[in-house]
Amino acid sequence: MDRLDRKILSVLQQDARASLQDIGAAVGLSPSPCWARIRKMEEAGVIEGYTVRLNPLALGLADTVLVMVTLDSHSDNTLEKFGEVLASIPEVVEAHLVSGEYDYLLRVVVKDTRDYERLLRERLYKIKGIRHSQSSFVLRTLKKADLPLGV
Amino acid sequence: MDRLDRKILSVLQQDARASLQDIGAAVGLSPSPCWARIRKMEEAGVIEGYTVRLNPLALGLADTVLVMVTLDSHSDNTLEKFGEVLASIPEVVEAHLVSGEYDYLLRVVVKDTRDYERLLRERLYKIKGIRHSQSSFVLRTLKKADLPLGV
DNA sequence: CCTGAAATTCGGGGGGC
DNA sequence: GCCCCCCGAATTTCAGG
Repeated sequence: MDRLDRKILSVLQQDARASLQDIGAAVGLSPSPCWARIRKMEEAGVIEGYTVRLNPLALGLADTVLVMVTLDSHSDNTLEKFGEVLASIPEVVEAHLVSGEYDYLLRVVVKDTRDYERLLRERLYKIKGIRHSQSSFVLRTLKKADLPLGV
Repeated sequence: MDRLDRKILSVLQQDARASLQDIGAAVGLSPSPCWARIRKMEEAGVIEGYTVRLNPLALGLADTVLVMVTLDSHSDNTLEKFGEVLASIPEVVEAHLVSGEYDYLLRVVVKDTRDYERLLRERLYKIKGIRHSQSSFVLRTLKKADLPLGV
């Protein structure tokens, strides 16, 4: 992991479909060593995979909600059960155990507020062990950047 | 945007490097129409681009912090200025204007807690107009899923 | 709108420097 | 460890159904 590797990753973050020639030109190498470096980073687990950046709005997913959750009990059992339920809800795209005033932060993506109300009522409120939850709608996204690689 | 399109997107979300043959096999089409559909979705802005999934830990980025920010004034000027400053801080990878008890939620990625302390002291606390901020460290990520496409 | 084949470009892997 | 070249495979185009 030297400067060139980070530079390659930086290019791939912006466009994972860039050809090895383009990447080589951007970092100052020929395609072959670029390919070798990328492969090594894939094997090392630095690169976990390749994905597509989708526009949620264009897909009819207009609302993103951040849900802060506090649990009643912090037993291993409760935590595990909670994780399993979250895994089964496709609209929950992220779930983090966090420090601070509440226990979890979820990111939920839905079609509209009615959709969210239904999810809340039929899925989240049914989960045993939730002491409190607070929903916060994303009104506008000011920034959505790649990981800081320092290149 | 029919069911086949969503199925193609679902495959691409999991692996954007899948060949058109593989995609075709997964959705029940030959490579050509898959390519045509993908191209159309790129032009329609449904597909915004392709990127790489990186392992932050393997890159020495061990800590993710969620920062909840409340501003003093809600004038257009303050909001715009705040957005500009955030744009200039690489460690701030996401910034959302949100509804609820606070105004903004930032996602900050740093090397370690010392790095975060420095960022807080040298950059965030220097921003005029912040009334209050509260940091919440991500202790564990339970789920990180693709957008729900319903296929 | 899909199939199938043709041309072109690119990924993937050697040997020499 | 990088550059250059080769081969197989992929993308992309375009006929026809």
